[in-house]
Amino acid sequence: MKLESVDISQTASASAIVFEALKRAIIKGELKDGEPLRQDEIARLFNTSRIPVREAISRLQEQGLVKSQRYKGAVVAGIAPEEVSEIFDFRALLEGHVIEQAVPRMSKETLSAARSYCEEFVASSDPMEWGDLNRKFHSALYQASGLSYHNGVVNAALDRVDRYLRAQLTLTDGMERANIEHMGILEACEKQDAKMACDRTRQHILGAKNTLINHLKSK
Amino acid sequence: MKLESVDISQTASASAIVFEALKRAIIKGELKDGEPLRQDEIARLFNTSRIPVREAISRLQEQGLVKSQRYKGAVVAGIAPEEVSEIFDFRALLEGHVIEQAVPRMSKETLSAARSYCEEFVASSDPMEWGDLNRKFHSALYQASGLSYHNGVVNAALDRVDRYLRAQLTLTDGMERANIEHMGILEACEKQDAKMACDRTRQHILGAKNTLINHLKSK
DNA sequence: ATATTGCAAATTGGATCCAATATATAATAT
DNA sequence: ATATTATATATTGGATCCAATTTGCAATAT
Repeated sequence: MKLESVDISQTASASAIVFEALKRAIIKGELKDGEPLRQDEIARLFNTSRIPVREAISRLQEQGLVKSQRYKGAVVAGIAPEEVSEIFDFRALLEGHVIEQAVPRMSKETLSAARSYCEEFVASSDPMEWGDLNRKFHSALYQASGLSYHNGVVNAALDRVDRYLRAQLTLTDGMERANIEHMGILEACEKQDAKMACDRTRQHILGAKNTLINHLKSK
Repeated sequence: MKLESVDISQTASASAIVFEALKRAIIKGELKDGEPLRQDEIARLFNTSRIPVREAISRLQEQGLVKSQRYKGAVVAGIAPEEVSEIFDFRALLEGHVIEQAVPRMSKETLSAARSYCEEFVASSDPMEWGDLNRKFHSALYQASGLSYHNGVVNAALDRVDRYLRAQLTLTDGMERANIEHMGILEACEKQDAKMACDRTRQHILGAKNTLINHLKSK
């Protein structure tokens, strides 16, 4: 008799665990810009040696999320306002293109999933959750494009600015405006109007960029 | 008396050296798709221990240039024809945008530098050099945009397909066509016609994609 | 002959140790 | 008191060692 081959939970390597945890902490903004990442301290936190920690830091550096100097260690990478601005422009270009490709490939399930993220988004009162749901909403739509490389790059760009985006959502009318614009994008998708979805996505991103830049300048 | 603080040749870390060397070897195609990267072997080659090698491999993995499996090691990441196709589409979108932004910011020096790369390109008979000069030509023009994040992403995408691009250049009329199209792009830049530079760049990339895909399918 | 089992070698992941460098602190000179 | 030097501590980079896992190969059974 032959048994079905079961994937016994391939427990991830320590370095992968540390990497994911640090990445999440940086993206969410729990680790502040410029905050040093002490290998020893992190190793103790995860009950490992410094080796997996160093591999994790190497990978984070490659993603641009931390900056290291030889013998001085790694710190959470800050980001200049001009770079924030450039990354939002980049996102506008790319995400517009991706959603345009995605629209003709969206299933009913995709659209209803996006809609429910949208509803959770307005229902939620936890600012930390807004960022996640915002991202899930967009990501659900983008996935339909089938463009895995494009989506990978989109996610990498988002990782770099996610914490600022979250901050932007908490500004006065950030949530409200985001929700209106999400509905507009969703509507375009449901109408199968790819060009409109593209334009609205770009406006959504460029609008967020402007309020964010103004906010950064004002202090 | 106070001496000027001199930056004594900050010799790079071993892991950085190994990383750069492996990256170059993969990009140039010296390491073939699927070829395993043995930590021990590489460590001996560079007279180091396996630790820096592992950090280098971690970083390469993050860039998508190698794929690792726990306890099985890392291999040079192959790439499916569909992914090649997607990356060329991605490049067309992005590089078109970048050169469009770059055109109004191009100095005389930029243009003459690009022109000389172009001339070296036609003069060279070494297929390996073609790839380098091709890349230097485009890069020189893109740099003028000042869009460092965009350019970083462009380079990462190029790194993934560089070896296939080189192969494409060596095809029958690859060189000849590339040169004609380069001249066309350069002409558009010199005429300060940003839209034309954008369109020609996109056609250049999509044309290369088509010949490459046909070539991949034919065998 | 083919498939299965049981080692032995090879290879990777991680821990511990040492060397190189940076940072903080105390001692000294002006 | 301030600035400079010397010293101690902390931290990172890398080497070596051990454990976990895979892979290759021989022995065995059918």
